[in-house]
Amino acid sequence: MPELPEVETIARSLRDGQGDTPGVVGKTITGVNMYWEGSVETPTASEFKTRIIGQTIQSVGRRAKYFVLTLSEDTLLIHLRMSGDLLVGQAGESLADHIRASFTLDDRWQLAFNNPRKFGRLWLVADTTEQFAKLGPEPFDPALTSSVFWEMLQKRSRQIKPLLLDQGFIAGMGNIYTDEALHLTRIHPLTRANQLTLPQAETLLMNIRLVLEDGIRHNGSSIDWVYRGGDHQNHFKVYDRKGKPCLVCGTPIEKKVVRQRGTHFCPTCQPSPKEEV
DNA sequence: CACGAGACCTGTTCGC
DNA sequence: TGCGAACAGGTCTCGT
Repeated sequence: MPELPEVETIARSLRDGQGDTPGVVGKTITGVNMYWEGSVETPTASEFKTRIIGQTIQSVGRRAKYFVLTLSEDTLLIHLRMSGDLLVGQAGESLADHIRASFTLDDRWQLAFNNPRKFGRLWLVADTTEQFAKLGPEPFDPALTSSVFWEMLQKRSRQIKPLLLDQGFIAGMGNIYTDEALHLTRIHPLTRANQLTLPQAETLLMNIRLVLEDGIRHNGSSIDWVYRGGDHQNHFKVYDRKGKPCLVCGTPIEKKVVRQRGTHFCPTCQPSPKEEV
């Protein structure tokens, strides 16, 4: 579930509240239930609990696919990885089937970390420099102009799809939005980054922003049991459309594995680069 | 530096 | 219907 648009959507709902559920900003963490201690990356689970209790949530933000909760003393970072979700409800309520940790807020509400596959992690740190050191630019950073982006691509010989998934190259892209952006731009996923032309780089950056904005506008994509709320899954043009006609040219969409990830593309709109096949 | 494979985990869906 | 295999939105580490 969680690529940039889903993380952004959840971050906004945590900030602004949703229906009868209030936002979490301004609330104080009055208790912690840790159901799976492996959730905590740093510090130790017991230190995490001791240190976080009593801190007030001052803001909720996002960097790459991390939630950034600024607390009175520390910063709480949350990464959902493949199957996580964050839910707010009344304290004591059972919000989902795989809650690994929950935070009581003002003795009355709770913020729950649901994480079926246990890949997601929590960090409580005084300073986020270490965690964020290797991240590439945010896709919406105005400093990321098309010429900067093209120069970044020119320096890399990797295949474009795995490169876009690399959070150190650009932050926030995941499997769905990468396939969508490449399809829109008519670039084959195995094309070498440094083979792209300047116009292609410009269009690719524009389309990366477009697919992410569309995802956010639809409140993210809901697939399987993990995340409900968004409906961007109804707007996919290639992802999860294997065998179905390309919406541009009608050719059946193909799916192949690239670096262990299911990769969808239109063989007509996105012709193979020369050396590959 | 680039790449493939394997790990980390659990739940759902697919194929026979 | 049943059962194992394959697959899933992410990222890290190791060996080549």
